[in-house]
Amino acid sequence: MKNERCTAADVALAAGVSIMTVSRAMNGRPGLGPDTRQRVLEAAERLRYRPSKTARALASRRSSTFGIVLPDVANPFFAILAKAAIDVARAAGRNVFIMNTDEDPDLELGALDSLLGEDIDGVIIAGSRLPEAKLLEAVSAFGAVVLVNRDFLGPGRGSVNVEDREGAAQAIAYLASTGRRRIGLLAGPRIATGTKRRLAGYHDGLARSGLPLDRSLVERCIPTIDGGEVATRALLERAPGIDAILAYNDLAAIGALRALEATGRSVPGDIAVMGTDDVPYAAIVRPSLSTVHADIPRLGSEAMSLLLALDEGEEPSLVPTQEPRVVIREST
Amino acid sequence: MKNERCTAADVALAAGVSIMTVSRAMNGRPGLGPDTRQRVLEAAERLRYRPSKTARALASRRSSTFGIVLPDVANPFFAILAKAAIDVARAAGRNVFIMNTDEDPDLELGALDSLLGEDIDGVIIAGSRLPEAKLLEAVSAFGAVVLVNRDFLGPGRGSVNVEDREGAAQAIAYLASTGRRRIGLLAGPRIATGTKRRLAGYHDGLARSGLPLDRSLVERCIPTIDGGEVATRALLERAPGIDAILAYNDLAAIGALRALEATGRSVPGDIAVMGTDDVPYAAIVRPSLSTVHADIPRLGSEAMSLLLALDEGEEPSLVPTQEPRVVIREST
DNA sequence: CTGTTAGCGCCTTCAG
DNA sequence: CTGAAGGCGCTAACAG
Repeated sequence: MKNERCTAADVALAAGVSIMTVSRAMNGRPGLGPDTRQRVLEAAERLRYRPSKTARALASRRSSTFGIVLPDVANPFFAILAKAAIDVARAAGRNVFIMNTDEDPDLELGALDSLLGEDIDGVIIAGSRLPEAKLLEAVSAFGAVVLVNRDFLGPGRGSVNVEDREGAAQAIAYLASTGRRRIGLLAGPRIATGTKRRLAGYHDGLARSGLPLDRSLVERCIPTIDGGEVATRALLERAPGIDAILAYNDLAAIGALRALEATGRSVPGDIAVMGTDDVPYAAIVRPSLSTVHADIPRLGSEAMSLLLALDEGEEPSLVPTQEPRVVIREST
Repeated sequence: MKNERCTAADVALAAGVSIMTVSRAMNGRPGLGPDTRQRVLEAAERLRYRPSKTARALASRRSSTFGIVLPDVANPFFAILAKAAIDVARAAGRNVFIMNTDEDPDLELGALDSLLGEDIDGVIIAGSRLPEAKLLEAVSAFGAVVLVNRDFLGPGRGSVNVEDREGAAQAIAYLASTGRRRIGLLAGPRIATGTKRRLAGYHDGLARSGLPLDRSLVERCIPTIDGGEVATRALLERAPGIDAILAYNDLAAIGALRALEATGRSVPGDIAVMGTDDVPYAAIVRPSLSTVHADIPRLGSEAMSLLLALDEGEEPSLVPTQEPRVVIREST
């Protein structure tokens, strides 16, 4: 079935020039007579010529494509991030591979490995579940790398960030200001940087509000609705007296809402719930979710812009970190 | 920064064999001494050799990568579909390009065009916003094509489907069975096949229930929360007396919920709302959404499995269409 | 079982 | 301003 696609040679023949001239015309390179260029372009159009990016990549050693590695495209945070990043890439004429790791470090490693084989120009890694050392090693062969919410700086390396720590701190402080005293934390997946950051922010917030730290109020969770529900049940069992929960993300918070409802607690009456990210669905659940807002599309497009810049050889510039902003809705 | 990656020649040298032998060993081809193969594989491992898929694609004329074209990755329906498809592709050792068209037919054309240049093996197109003729022409150069929710059959062509028409009919019939008489329809985007199918199902359902068809109760909508909200306001203005709404998808239904709440109508008291798809968020909004269930992950993995099969040259087999199933929750 | 000879379709380098 | 020669890293087809 493989249609015989036409090549630069066909165009060259049709336009009565050499292959080289076709190449130059297609790439808008200087050093071509305007009339010649015109003639070539017309011939290309007529033959519906599409330069093979494969051949181009092999010859030029630049694939003009990128990869995005993330734990779960079905998670709205990553879906929105990816969409924004893809849109920026498209505007720059580049395509992107999406690699789904299903929250699995081994699959993440495999994804990176696979991208290496693709001769990709660069990669964005969001929500890496890899420990620092492994991640560094796994990305060492890439020309350009951007990490989302994980610090990274060096030649061809960069990162874009949301102030997760400060966001968590502000959330806790807000919760405390409304009279909550025993605040639980759904901390997130084991190795995620976001988990560490939120945990630190949780400590900060507690300290800021003069509240004691009680480690038994911290529960790990998988950052999905189900994960949040499970973790909340566990937390409730261990610490039935809590009067507030800050969740790793909005999905987990929604799970918490569900667990709370199932165990007959009223929100925010008996217990307040806050999420993180401000995903569209946060505003839609009932009770609607108070949360720490993040500009996810901006994060995604900044990540891709940075990657493009790094790929062009620009110096790694610090992208300003997003200020967190607490959004109050019905759940607190 | 471009690290000098090692090539088959390096491995060949290290293993004391020819490049050809390396190629055969890496691809698990027959006709190699077990010891030789072992030696090559070890050398490759030691040198961390990753065959260039670019070179391989150029030489073999098979890229082993696919494309997925969809209107909006941030829409959970497509995100979930894509995730399932990507997972199947990964299991088969193929990577996939995600192309986001932002619901724009021109961008869709551009995406297809761009994929052509990538020498891709095949493509899945979900929710195409292209008219039949243009779509056919745009995909004519691809070896394998799978359409989601749009009939397509031929050599190297196939489709996977949900019974949207029957689903809509059942939804309407259910609504009518609960006493609703003036049922509005948020029909969806202009050119989408899903719009036509749901419209037909709407007619079917009305007829089945002995209800008259009133065209003024049908409103087009963009299939997003905002789109659903806008369309519902317009519908309400034109036909304030409606007592039920069937929406193109759950997102639009959620938008409807929002518009209804804003205009002081109670759901399901004053007016019932039904969605389509049964996206995870349908169960989470308040009131929770009655909807027509679809097995989205299955749809995605079937699409990719079919694409893989077509790519292997298998005959286009009909994938059984999913039976619709009405799910009753609080909104009706 | 293994190696040799030719490209795949394009870009790079250097001539004209 | 344009063209010719050479090669990117790999695989297909044939040799040995």
